[in-house]
Amino acid sequence: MAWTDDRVAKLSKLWADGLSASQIAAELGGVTRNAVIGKVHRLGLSGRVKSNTGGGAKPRRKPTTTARTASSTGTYQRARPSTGRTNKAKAAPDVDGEVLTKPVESLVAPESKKLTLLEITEFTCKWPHGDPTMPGFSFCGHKTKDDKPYCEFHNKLAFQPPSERRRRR
DNA sequence: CCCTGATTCGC
DNA sequence: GCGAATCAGG
Repeated sequence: MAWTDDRVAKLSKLWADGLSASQIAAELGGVTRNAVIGKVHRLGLSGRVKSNTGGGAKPRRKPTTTARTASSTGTYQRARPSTGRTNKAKAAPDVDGEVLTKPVESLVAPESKKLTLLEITEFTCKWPHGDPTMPGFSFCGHKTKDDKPYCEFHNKLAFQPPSERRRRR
């Protein structure tokens, strides 16, 4: 993806607007935040006095270039360490409309046995009832499901909503 | 661990 | 010129 005047203009605008590199990258599409930062530097508008969102500018230094120059076999392949989150370098048209309905099961909660902190064991559901700081606080107390900390019912409530990670706007 | 920008350097 | 890899800090 080439840096057309159009895209550069938008980049400049967004950057001046204080948006983070990743946000700009997502906005432009087809580029990674690295590309954005690289371009910003090349354009010479890196050192912004603007309030930095997160990381600020720090003294940089480079120890050895050996790490990235590892081409022992001759075929130097740039591999991304899986330690990083998946990159969305390939376009990202924000498509909305997906409405996932998560009724969280229409089950009825079982009556609580109201166990106190001293009464619970590895086999009793530890789903809390009430405010832990208040006197009357208790736990569900039903027998747990497998090695889970909760009973079958509360277990469903506990590990459920894989809410889609959304980029902050 | 998530994020941020900064830098280096092979292409 | 471009941007992935890497770094360094919050």
